[in-house]
Amino acid sequence: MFKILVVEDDYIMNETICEYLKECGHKVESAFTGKEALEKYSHKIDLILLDIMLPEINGLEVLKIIRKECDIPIIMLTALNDENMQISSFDQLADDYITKPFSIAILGRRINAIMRRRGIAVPINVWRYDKLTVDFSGFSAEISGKQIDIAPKEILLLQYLVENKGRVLTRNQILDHVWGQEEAINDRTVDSYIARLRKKLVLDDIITIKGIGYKFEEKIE
Amino acid sequence: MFKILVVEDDYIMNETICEYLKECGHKVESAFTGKEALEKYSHKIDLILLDIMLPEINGLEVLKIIRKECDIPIIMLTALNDENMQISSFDQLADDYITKPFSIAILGRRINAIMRRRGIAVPINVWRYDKLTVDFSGFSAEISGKQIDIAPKEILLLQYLVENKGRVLTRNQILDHVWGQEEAINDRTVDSYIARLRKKLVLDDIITIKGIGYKFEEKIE
DNA sequence: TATTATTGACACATTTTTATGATATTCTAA
DNA sequence: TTAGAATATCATAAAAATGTGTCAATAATA
Repeated sequence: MFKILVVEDDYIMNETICEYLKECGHKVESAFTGKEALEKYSHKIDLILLDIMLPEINGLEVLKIIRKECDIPIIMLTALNDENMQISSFDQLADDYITKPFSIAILGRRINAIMRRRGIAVPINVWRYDKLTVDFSGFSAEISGKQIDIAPKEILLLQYLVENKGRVLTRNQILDHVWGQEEAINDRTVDSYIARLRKKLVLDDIITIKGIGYKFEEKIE
Repeated sequence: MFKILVVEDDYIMNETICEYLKECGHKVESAFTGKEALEKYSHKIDLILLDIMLPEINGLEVLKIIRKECDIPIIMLTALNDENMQISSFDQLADDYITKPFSIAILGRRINAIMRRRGIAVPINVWRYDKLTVDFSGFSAEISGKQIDIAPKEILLLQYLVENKGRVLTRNQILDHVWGQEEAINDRTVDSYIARLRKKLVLDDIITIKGIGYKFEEKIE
């Protein structure tokens, strides 16, 4: 269902959470330190469970760093003692926080609630994918560090697709979102832009669903 | 998904139910007394969960009053002790009743069941069934984790069947819904598509009702 | 102003889907 | 049990949808 990064230094705890999430049908990735979290974090991840007390870099720092890049859903895990920490300060950055010890079932519900609240479409500013890096807010893209030419409309289209990964978007949805409702644009124009994206980005991850529309689907693991 | 009015005087109970329903994607409205229920009830509500023991006007009265007006789906919540009450009397008026204490998950199933019985389709995005997983929003399907080829129309047809599981759909209903009213398509085309679904998905759960149409019926639990 | 980039549209090639009809099979009612 | 009707199945021609390269118009930029 979702791909979840579990950041928790206690081995048993980490294991337990991961097991449960797998049972729920999610894919999981473990990290035991803040540093590891930042390494393993990527836009393939849909949601992060982030402990506050971590070795090297603490959870609060990790939260701030990731938030600069994008708005991925993050749930903080706090021990009761941590409550002294300025919870209010990261409150605005995190989507939710759960106080340990917590019931494992609660976790599942909170995750679902948050993803739903987010409407599943996850806003992204900087997107890394294989050799590709796209800065949606800066309207720039590079492949293996080399800047490439890409037009604004192309970037907007890519962003819309990526933010709705896995979901098929009809040409009308795309036109409404990227071009705006008032414009009367030809359906087929979308096709042209899709072709340009595929060519420029060497992407075969934009899937065509004939008669319906297009979707972005992650192919690399 | 649906708009549900929760009528229950116990605050904690009311809250719990509402939270759960929200997580399921429904919109909820709370009422704590019979009077409040009648005030908040409107034709925008899709379904009512109605406790029997209520202050001011009891649930049974509320039920009767609402039934005079319309035939909205209503599920009664009864405590074990209430069973002495003439359940049979409101049996015909209510769609279902659930005895407290009940598992919160059961509630969701009952709701879906009733809405389905009433002919209201229950939207589904991702559908897991035995080894089969179908992503209706992504127009993709897999068996035991392996992606399989499936055409858009096939997915649409499957979705229609699954969202109306247990209910027989005529070929005309299917044509209207999947192909669209304006198209003049041969009846028999539906048969072909059904055959393909059965073959591709190794499904023997699509039942033929001779002379009428088809239905999807769950065989596994 | 000259030059370049972006944009939307179109035409033609290509691919996939899809509807259909012929035939085999199953069901049902008498 | 059997005739008659309804459905299952499959191959395939035809239709529909998309991929792709180019172009003229417009916008942006130097």
